[in-house]
Amino acid sequence: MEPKRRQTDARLEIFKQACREYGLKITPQRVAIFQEFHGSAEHPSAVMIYDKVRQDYPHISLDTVSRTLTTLNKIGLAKEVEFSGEARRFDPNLDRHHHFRCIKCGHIVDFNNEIYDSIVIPEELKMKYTVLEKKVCLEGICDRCRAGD
Amino acid sequence: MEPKRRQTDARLEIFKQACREYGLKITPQRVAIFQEFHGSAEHPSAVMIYDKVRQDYPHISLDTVSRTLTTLNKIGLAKEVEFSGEARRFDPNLDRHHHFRCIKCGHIVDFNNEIYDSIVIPEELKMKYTVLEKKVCLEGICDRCRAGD
DNA sequence: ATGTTTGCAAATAGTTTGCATCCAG
DNA sequence: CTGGATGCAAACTATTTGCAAACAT
Repeated sequence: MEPKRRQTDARLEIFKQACREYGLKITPQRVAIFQEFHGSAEHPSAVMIYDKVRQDYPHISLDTVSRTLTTLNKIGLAKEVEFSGEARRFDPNLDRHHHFRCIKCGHIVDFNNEIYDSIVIPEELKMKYTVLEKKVCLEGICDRCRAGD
Repeated sequence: MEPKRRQTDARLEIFKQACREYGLKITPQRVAIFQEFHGSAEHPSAVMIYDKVRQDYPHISLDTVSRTLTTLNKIGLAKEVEFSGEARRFDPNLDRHHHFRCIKCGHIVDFNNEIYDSIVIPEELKMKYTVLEKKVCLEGICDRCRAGD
């Protein structure tokens, strides 16, 4: 019995199937990147994946990793971490509020919501971490970008 | 009656008071940056502020803006937008989940919570925006960083 | 007077683009 | 075979650091 490998293979099969659907070629680099990415418990950046994959594929380039992660994001097998990859931005609003971010134009809208304000931090998290900030993050398409389509 | 200016001045006074408390000098550049920043409805990056302040202070440098925003963040008059300023990162976990991020080491932890899963998007937001993703974002200090102090 | 802050320049880091070569289908 | 993918180099963007000069206190 090899449950771990079996599961990995199942995921890999999903990836390969997705490639076929989207007309993407199944290259050794893509397979290696996907395996490394999918097995990661962190939320890796291109460089993190690059450093690991390079151990097996010394000739792989960082752009290939970068492009592949972008591709995985496009075909729905990866989700870009909210706000990462953008320039540092600062919020002058110090009151409790929440964020909606447009994935097209990057615009961030503050909004208030009493129900969101009152959500409680789970006990098991409180034990392990010091939580300094809580906020609901919504993402989608803003009115202006929706109109511009 | 000048309600708008009066309010601006009140905020400026808070800033000046904070500078005195923290032993920071009140320079024309800092005042200009603070005014521009505080009046901004966006969530500006250093470059955005730079471009505006430069209209009045052509000699100001981008680093000064960058450093001042970092300073404002430190003394609690600005809040860095979660995850911004970091390299693009990707999440292999496609299931619904939420994020805790350590502000010291940048580590992102996934966690599940049924109550968080069931939060509802307010009607007025649904009307205006197409919401594709919702997630609770917590920030603080993780167990490892807390132990390392 | 003096110690912080500023502005410039250089260094660093991450991402993107163009292009010739390579290879999966 | 052929079009998409790769790897390299260069361009770009954002940020950080060192340092001499400037200036707030």
